[in-house]
Amino acid sequence: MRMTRLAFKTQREAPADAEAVSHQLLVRAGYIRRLASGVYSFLPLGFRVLTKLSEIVRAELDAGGAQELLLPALHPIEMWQQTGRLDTMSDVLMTVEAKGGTFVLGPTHEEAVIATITPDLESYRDLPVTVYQIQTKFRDEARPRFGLMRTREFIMADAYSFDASAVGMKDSYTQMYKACVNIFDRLGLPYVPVEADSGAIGGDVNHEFMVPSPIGEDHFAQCGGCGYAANIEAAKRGEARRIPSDSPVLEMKTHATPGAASIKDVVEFFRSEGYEIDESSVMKTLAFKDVRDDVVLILVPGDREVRVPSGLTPLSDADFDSNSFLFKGFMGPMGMQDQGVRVLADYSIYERQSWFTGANLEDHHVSNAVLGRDFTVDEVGSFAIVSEGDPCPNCGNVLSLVRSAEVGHTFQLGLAYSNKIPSATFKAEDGTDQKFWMGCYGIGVSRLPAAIAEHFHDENGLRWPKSVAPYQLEILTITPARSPEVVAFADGVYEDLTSLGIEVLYDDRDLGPGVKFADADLIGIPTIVTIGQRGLANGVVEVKDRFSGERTEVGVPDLVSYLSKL
RNA sequence: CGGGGAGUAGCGCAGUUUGGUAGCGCACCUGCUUUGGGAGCAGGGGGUCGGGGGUUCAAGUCCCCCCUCCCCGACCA
Repeated sequence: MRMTRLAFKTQREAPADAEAVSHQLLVRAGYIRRLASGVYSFLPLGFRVLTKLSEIVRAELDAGGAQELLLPALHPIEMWQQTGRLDTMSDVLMTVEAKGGTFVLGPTHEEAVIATITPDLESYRDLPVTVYQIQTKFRDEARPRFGLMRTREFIMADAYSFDASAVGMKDSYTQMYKACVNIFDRLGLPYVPVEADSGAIGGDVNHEFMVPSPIGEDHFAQCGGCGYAANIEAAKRGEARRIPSDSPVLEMKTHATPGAASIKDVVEFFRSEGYEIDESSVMKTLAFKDVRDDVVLILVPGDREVRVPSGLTPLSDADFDSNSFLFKGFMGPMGMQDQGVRVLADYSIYERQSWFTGANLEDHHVSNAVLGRDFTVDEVGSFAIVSEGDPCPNCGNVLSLVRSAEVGHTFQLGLAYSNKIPSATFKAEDGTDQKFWMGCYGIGVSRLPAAIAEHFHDENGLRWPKSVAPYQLEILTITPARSPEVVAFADGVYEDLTSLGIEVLYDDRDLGPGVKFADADLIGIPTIVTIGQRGLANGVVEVKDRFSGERTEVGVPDLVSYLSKL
């Protein structure tokens, strides 16, 4: 492509709304342009990157045995009512009123793919099948961020597997998991598969593919010892070292703490009374109910957050009213088993001998509550969100937290969707109707350019890996307007390389050399070939590797064969 | 949804305090010069100053309402 014909323009300054480096560079280099908050156009250069990414995804999913299809973005709203996700995902759903009724703009395609493909899956003989689509999806994000990282309209590759059994589902999962590994390997991005929480998609076993990144919106915990890695929402910690209890412990004492309903208030109150106390010395007691509506208390130190186990929901105000022994803001574990309440404590309960906590009496707290003496717990486990430095649940080494961007997510859905869609059945070998065992596998295609740009850029601009670069090679001419021989030679090289099937971007613009060098660095094509009078006079051309910055002088006669072998 | 900030040419910004012909840099157009790391001179084009209402002889500037965008948080296939 001759740059004089390319619809693009670089900008010296990034728009003020671009915060992330990747966002700034992608806009400045002419890859993307914002149309609305969280809505981006891909300009010709950007679209070529997107196409490269799609092709890699397509090739690896095909190799993994999946078949591509295309699903609508418009989903009849009834489908979403049937699975209950009209409610559970209402925060992000966008709808369209049309003549035929109301449609959901698909944020993900489980409903649509089941309706589309299961009529062809009538028998166990038809299984297993994995299908996928690469297309635009819509999520009405509360806060679009970081350019392409989180947008309201985005492109995803989603594969869906259908199996006759749990064992089959696991096989399909393994296949697609490998396909994801292959895809991210080809991108050259450092990624970490982590154990994850399944969120609104549902299902059981699942993994996220994380790329450590300063503009990531997730964190995962990683163990340097055994390789354990899990999303912070799912990560567990190991048991803490117990503090030896050789110092004298005072008796538990009740204090009037009027109005001190928060950890902060409690700390402030006891400090003003002369006690040595900080947030970590207060036992935070939070109340939940389980699926049978029984009350469950979870204890964590005041400076930590509870990681709510699945199946538990926080108590509403009405729940507090109907459980008169619970005083919101003044709860503690003492005597709770007598009320039929299960008490769960995080391992960090072993980190201190005695605690400040609620007295189970309006406007009162206690000091010196001691586990085993003043209260007991039903279970000690990992109930707090992990922090930097917590012990690994597998090997006890130290966990560290890594900021990261989620670029892929694979789920074993099991029967989660089949159960909600009665018509989604096949005939089993014994003639009975059976439900599909499903899996789903997503890759955030339009998010990848941001992740890649963020990881590979340098101070001069973008640096694309060869696998996704919009062009493999850029030819740049110096002072073309005054040197016909430069133009003639460069034209020839451009023609030769193009006819060899190499994707070449040819900067034939009549601009100062400084501008052209700067643009080449900004655009980030992997190999930059500089053709100028000075070099030609010596019979050489300069070839620069954008990644290493290394420049090589190549003799004119060898140039095309040299370049075609890069 | 809570807190903070911002909307003036394609991009970056000044002008708003104290109302009086809408400016600068980049980009764009014309000409000349220049040319191996973001050139110079001269000339030129481009604006619903986010929108609506109000005050005033006069509003980018003052008042009221609304919209949009960005950052932190909440939320998050």
